[in-house]
Parts: sequence; structure tokens; C-alpha cells
Amino acid sequence: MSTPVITATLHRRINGWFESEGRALPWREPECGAWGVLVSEIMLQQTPVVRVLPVWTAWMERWPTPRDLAAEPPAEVIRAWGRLGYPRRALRLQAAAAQIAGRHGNMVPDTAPELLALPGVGTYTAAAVACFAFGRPEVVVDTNIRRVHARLVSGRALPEKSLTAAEMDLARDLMPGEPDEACRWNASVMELGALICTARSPRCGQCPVAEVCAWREAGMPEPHYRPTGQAWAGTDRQVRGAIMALLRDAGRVPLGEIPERAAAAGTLGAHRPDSAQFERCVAGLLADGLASRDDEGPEPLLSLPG
DNA sequence: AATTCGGGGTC
DNA sequence: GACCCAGAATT
Repeated sequence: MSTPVITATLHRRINGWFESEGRALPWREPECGAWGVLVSEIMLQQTPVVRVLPVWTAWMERWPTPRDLAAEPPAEVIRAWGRLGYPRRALRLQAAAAQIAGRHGNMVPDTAPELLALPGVGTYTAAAVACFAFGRPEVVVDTNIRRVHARLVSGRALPEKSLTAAEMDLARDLMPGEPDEACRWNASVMELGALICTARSPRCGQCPVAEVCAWREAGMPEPHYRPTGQAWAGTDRQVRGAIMALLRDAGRVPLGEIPERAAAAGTLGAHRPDSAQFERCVAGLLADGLASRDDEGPEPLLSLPG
């Protein structure tokens, strides 16, 4: 597949590039701790670094250990999550914190299988925390690493639509043998994908491995498929987001006023959901624990939980 | 394997 | 206006 001589060159060049060009992100600092790394990885699931930074900083100051977060009412956690998106992640992070406080003595577990058992922690996040927080040479494969491997090694513009076993095998083959170097390699390749080997306009002129890139060697062929973008306008996700924005802002809203107030807030754009969609979305938020319903007053209220 | 689940910056 | 972002859980 790949000879040791070639991979050693990649290790040296990409890790060297990372040392001088990698960003000084707070969760990369040695004193950050595993809790900070875990929080960052959950927040970074489908959310760009620049948007996570301020929220992560405030979060860590407010809840320095898992136990602190676990003791908080969900409403506060949801509010602190702000507009990072996918607010179920906030509840899963709190549930993970409760497990860590209860079963692990308030210490983030240091192996991938234990991490994988936490809510909101999947294959990637478990490997990333084990690697970046504890120095374990796990196979870390995120969207950046997949794209770098597709281009650098496979000569294609984009990776497959879904993560394949072959990609995991390739990532394993490419990793340095020495654990510390392997962990740095994972961070380096990820950073290369984030800063240089980007999805749209790759900066090949600044790439430390452009001369050995299979994609460039092949003449930078176009993607063999057209990425189907996620629909947004009119979807339940947009309507749920609009309702959550109201709840974060006001704490609680009369159920009957949700349509007009969401429209007035502008979070729905030009979309005007029908009553069936509103009801479906409210039911979904209740089921997810992101909202609670209060029928004790003169009119039913929807509020943040806890 | 395919869907669902936010939100905003960027081209 | 389409595309993309340190994915996970569910079906």
C-alpha cells in the first residue's frame, strides 16, 4: 500500500508544518485537561472552530469539571450552548458529564472504549479524546483527514460519501508507529485539511506535501459525484431552531404565540410553517428534552426544561 | 446505508 | 443561493 520511506517523509513534512503553522487553540494547550478536550470535541461536531472558541471559553470558566456541568439545570446548559447548532449535543454533553461524575470519579475516562460509552461520543470523538487528551495512538478520522487522504494518497478530489473500512485501514497504515508522533500526526493532518487542503479552494502553494500529492499528480480531477447540500429553508430543522431561539431568548412562550413570534423574530426567513409542522416540531423538542410544556396556567406554555 | 438534527460564514 | 463545517443516533 504505502512504503515506510514514503510515509516517513509525510510524517516529517506534515508534522513539521504543523509545528510552525498550526493554530494555538486553547484545547491544544497542555494545561487544558481532558474535560476541556472533550467539551471542545463535542462542540466541534459539525460546527467550525471560530464559532466554538468563545462558547468553549465561557463554558470552561463556568463549568471547570464534569460535576459542575452535571449539577446545572438543563435550561442553563441550553442557553450557554447558544447558537452552536444541534442543541441536543448540549444535553448529551451534560449527560456525559453526569456519567463521568457518577461512574468515573469526575475524571474523563482515558480509553476509547470507555469514552465511546458516553452519550454524544461516537467513533471519532472517542478516538480524538483518547489521542489528544491522553496520548493514545488511536486512529482518528474526521472530515478533514478523510479529504486529505483522498487527495494526497488516493488521488481523488473528495472522499466517499460515507466513511468506509478502507479509509480506516488507510488511516491506520499512514500513522507513525511512535505514540506521541502518531497523536501529533492526527492533529497535523486534521489541521492541514482545515487550513490548506480545504474543500473548496485548496492552497496547494502553501502545502508541505504538494509535490507528492496523488491528486495533483493526476491533474486535480473533478469530484466523481456532486455533493447534495443539506436543505434548510422550510425544514423541521429550521422551525425547531426558530422555536429554540425563542426559548433561549424568552425562557418560555405561550404555545399559541409561537408562529407569530417566530415569524417576527426573522429566524424563519420567508417560510411560514403550517400548524402541523409547528406541532410536529414542538413534539420533537419535547421528546428530545429540549423543551417542556406547562399546562397549569391559563394558557399552555412552552419553556426551557429544568 | 440513509435520515435526522442547527446555524452561519463564504464563495 | 449553494456549499461546508474536528459527527452521532436512529432506523
